[in-house]
Amino acid sequence: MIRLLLAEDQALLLGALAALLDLEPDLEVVGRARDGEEARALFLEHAPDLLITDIEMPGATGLELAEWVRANQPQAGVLVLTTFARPGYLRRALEAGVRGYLLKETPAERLADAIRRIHRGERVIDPALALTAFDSKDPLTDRERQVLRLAGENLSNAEIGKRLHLAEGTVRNYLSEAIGKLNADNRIEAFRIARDQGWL
Amino acid sequence: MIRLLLAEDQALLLGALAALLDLEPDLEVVGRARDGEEARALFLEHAPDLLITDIEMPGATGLELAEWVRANQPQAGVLVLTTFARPGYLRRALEAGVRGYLLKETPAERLADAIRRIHRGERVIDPALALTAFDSKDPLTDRERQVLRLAGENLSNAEIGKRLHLAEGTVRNYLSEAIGKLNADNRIEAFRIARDQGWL
DNA sequence: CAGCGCGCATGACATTTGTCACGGTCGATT
DNA sequence: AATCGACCGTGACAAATGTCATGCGCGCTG
Repeated sequence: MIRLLLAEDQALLLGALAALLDLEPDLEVVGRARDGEEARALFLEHAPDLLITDIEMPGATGLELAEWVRANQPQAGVLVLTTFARPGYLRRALEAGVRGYLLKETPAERLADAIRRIHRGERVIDPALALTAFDSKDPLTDRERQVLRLAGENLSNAEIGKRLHLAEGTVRNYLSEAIGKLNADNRIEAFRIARDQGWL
Repeated sequence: MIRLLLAEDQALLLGALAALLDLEPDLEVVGRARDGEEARALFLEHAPDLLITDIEMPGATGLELAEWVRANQPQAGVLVLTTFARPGYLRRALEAGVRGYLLKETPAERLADAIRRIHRGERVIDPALALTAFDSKDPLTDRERQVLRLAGENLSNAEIGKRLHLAEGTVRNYLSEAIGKLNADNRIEAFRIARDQGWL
């Protein structure tokens, strides 16, 4: 019997997945978490064989959870299940030692199979993503990242400068460099590119 | 026996929902569609009692499907199931005569119950949304909407003007009006507000 | 039918954003 | 110690974006 803990903030999917997996005779869902905090608590309580987690959740992200599991309970496995095909996410996940990384695009039928393969010691990476993991590296400096994040929240140069204690011209400069490095046309596009790569 | 057709583009959720609902003795999933086109075809083939559909899908949106069902098979019901609490969506859905509107935040346990209530003739609207449906009306004119949509795709004023055969100054003007009406600080924020209201 | 409100369209002007050339510091290399 | 490269910080200038006053046409209403 493989004992599973599910972490997913969309309640409907969480419940439906639990129902789906509980149908399998060799799988047992021992806990359901709606956010990162709850996942940690339930993990300690139930010591499952495998944590199946979304990435973007309140409390702690799936990636943070994966790092935490690796540090605290390295014998347990982690399977990441996410909507986003962001190369940076996959890279971080692999560095955190996850055993599986699947997109929510995956047909439900394959999930139970992936779980069993992971339990046998295999690694399961979504084939669409396996290739893209290491093809591009984050070219941004810390300042550029900071400024870009704030620009993504719709702040003006003046506001960003105030928050970071920089002159407005300096902010413009970082933004301009980021725009150039990312081949974007403006701050918003640059922000989207960086976010979609998982660089923020 | 209540016969259901599911339409949802995220394969994992589609499969998991089907599993969940098929567990119920009085419910039967007679078809699963991954996009709007497929949903129409399967609807005609199986003539289900109820269509359960996502809104944002390729092919045709759930709202378009709802309008189509109302025009072609008015005896069947439609239950909309979506991530987004956008008032404009709910309004359009109600105008299209849907019998149910739930968020994916809803606990899975309530879904079967909602289906049965709809089958009995009741309407089921997510309580969090029921209030907000009619509180704000779209203040945008057609031109403002068009310009805002293109601005949301990161086009410059000059590019937008070219596409719509307008002078650049005119484009700037519509954008400025939209920004004012929506209390935004710039085009991007205005775009987000309008989109989140379901006005685009 | 005169007047009013509304949407459409434009250009002049103000503000914000983006580019570029330039200096400074610090750690690694020669 | 001198040189190099990277990142940090700035202001002058150019380009894109946002605001405003204005004019036109159309439908509605007193």
